[in-house]
Amino acid sequence: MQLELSTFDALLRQGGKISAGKDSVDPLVAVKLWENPCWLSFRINFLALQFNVPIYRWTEKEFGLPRPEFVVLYSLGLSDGLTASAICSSSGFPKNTISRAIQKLIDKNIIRREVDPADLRSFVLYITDEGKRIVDAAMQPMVEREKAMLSGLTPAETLMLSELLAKVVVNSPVSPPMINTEENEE
Amino acid sequence: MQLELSTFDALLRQGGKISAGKDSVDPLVAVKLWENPCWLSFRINFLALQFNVPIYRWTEKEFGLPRPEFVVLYSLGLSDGLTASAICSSSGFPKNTISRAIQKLIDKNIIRREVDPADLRSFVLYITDEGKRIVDAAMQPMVEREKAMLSGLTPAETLMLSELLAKVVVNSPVSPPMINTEENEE
DNA sequence: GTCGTCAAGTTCCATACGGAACAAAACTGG
DNA sequence: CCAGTTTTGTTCCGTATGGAACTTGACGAC
Repeated sequence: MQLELSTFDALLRQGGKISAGKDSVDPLVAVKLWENPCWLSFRINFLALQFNVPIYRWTEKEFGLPRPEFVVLYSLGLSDGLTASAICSSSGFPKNTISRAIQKLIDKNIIRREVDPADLRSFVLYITDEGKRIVDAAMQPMVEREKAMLSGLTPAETLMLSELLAKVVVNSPVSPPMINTEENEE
Repeated sequence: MQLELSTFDALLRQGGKISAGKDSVDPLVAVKLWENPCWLSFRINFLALQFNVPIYRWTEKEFGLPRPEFVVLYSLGLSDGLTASAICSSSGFPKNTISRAIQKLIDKNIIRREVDPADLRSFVLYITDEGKRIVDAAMQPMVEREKAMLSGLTPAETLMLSELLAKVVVNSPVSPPMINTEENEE
């Protein structure tokens, strides 16, 4: 591995190592945390799974809504009157997956759609009362799951984390600037 | 939505709002960032996709390795001589998915496996020279993708983020403490 | 106008995914 | 030692997934 490892990169990877009692951490998790050039992606992915797996298993069992359907519903709960494509671009799901989810939700009477008079191709989606009920019921457990995950941080640290993550989201080059090492084929 | 919104919770959600020029942010992304009770999961999931989608599309095209296979390979690159179950628990993939990935990698001669003489059920996995070559080739683009995502942060902020995320990973209740609201059924 | 391009959604289809059942080996404890 | 339980990994199988092709409407140019 002929990567040049600056001392700062090494420092970055080690972030948080000292404060953690080395016990109680799965050994491979420890390696992926602290001896991993891609420290960011591991941490992010690990936490994403930590949240998603229990939550979407629960929404499925509790409301019969698998992940894509719940994502659509949740989006409308935050901002009613969206289009399918808006949900796609903010959630990262491909449009056919979102399209199917929308149809299922309509069948279940959880959302409803109207043609956009300004653009006959697209539909505007609205949450129904039933949909609102579900979002409300789901919100509390989800928030509590987040709180549990953050239970190791002080309020000040939590705030700092919130700010830093938001900054990365806003600043992160949208529309994947794709890795172009060799794109001259086909 | 009868959630009690303490001023601190509200503050948390707003994290990073001021510093971002409101322009250049997709409107629904802005809502999900700053008017979202589940601010953590959105940010984490968004960033995970931001990393994963381009990277795994690339590993697939460049090396013919889809995500689960690459995860196995990468894990062995960090720490040779693992078992399948260790990879499962650190990556979050179910064991059948990992099992399949391992078999494909063996067929491709990218990893190799030996029975553990101490436990005849399990196999110890080793990366081959070909596997090392692939990991080395993949590392640089991955690291650069991370750097690009972090380009909006100062070095001090990056270090802070690294520390905070590690702390959450270490502290986050492992083995999903599942949401038990109503578990008395069946 | 109308032709070519682009954007929104849908449909098709091969494949990957993950839950559940399974086989085999290892602990556990009387 | 032998039932019972746990752990490791594999197999089965229905379903979800996402790439690609397609349809329909909007937009732009000339």
